[in-house]
Amino acid sequence: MTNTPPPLRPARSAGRELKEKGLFEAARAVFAEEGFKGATTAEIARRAGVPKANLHYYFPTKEALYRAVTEEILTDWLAAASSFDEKDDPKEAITAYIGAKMDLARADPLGSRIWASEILRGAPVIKDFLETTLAEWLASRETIMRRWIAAGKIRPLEARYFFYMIWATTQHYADFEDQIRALNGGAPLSDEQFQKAKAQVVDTILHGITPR
Amino acid sequence: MTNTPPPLRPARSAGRELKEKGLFEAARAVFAEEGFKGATTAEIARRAGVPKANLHYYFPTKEALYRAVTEEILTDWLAAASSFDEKDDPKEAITAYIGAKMDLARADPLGSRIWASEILRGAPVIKDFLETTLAEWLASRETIMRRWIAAGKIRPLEARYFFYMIWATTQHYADFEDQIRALNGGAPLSDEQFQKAKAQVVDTILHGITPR
DNA sequence: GATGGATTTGACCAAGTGGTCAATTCACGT
DNA sequence: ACGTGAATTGACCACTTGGTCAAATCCATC
Repeated sequence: MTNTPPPLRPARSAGRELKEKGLFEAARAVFAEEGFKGATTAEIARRAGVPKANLHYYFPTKEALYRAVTEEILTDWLAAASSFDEKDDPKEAITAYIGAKMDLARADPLGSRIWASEILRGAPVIKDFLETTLAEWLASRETIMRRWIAAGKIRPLEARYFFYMIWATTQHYADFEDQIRALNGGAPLSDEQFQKAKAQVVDTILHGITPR
Repeated sequence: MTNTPPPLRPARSAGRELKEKGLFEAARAVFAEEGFKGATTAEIARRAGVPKANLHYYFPTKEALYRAVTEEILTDWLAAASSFDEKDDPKEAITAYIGAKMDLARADPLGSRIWASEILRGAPVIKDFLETTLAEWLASRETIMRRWIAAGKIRPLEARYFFYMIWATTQHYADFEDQIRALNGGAPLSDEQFQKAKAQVVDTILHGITPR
């Protein structure tokens, strides 16, 4: 119960999983703020409220911890992506997808930032995911989009660049949150502002690809 | 002329400015790849082909070097931003602006990545720029956009979120270049692909905000 | 070719870094 | 109460970090 110099969490008590979770969450925060190289195991341990040696009991290396964090992010990404497939109508599918991506950026900005930071440093850990799973996801949705284009439901376009626009715009609300805050008088977007932004993103993109 | 273990550049010869420039460019590359904290002065010096102690002769600290690099990026950003003001017609102004931002992302991806990395770590160095210069730029363009909306030239929207979409999308081509490459069969976008992407971004956004 | 400031650089340092380890404490079935 | 494996942790280590410094070298001017 004694508080060693500056531990931010109590996090002391029950089973292995709880402590592991504490380290995991602390790691997410530090990796998001500092990047893989900038993050230190000492800082992660400090935030989790455990001695550094204890961190290495649960995660043998910094990279193992980082890989665990990364894995979860890819899972979340795919979960959001699945919302694209729930409807056959382009308007509905795209609306649902953009909404899911915006909500993910709002609910888990750290995950988005870790992803961004990982890409910035050359994607050493997730390169394989990008080249296989993500590339396949994209290719198969390109097929769907081409069908919609052939059916005259959306304007002709290269589906890839369309998805880049969605990814960029939605993730921007997580990755550049600090910039957005600075441009919002120092305050983060309120829920109402965020909902408005979400609606406008959906609206602009839908109008952007709707024929006529 | 002897090559010490692994210096990548000759970079030896003339005046102070040339050497300073070499260090500056090496620093841009390393900061872009590793972020501020991840970058090491040793690596920067190595790439510039000078001993580390010499780096500290030209730039007293790592942070001074970083600030110099950062300053230039803000200047470039503002230069591209000025293309928004060259025309009074929204279609022309926005087309020019998106084009300039896309070209900047293509010509100087490092600058864009350093900016992104700076925001990700909380923008300690450019926060002031964001809160003053950038906020003013945005506010005054919001006024212009509102005028266009009132004149029925573009659909009603919150100008801020519109600009976020432009920034996010254009900078994505620099910041996520490695991801784009992975999704492009391992090869970076060719000039033709990039021109097509640029045209589509302009096209989609213009359609997205044009009335009717 | 002597002078003196600008420049270059190897050697060095204190502070951190990721990771190890042996000694301790804990939880719990007997 | 006791034994045993899981969990905890202070001390430690080899290595890297940003930065310093004094000795060397360069080079324009006289």
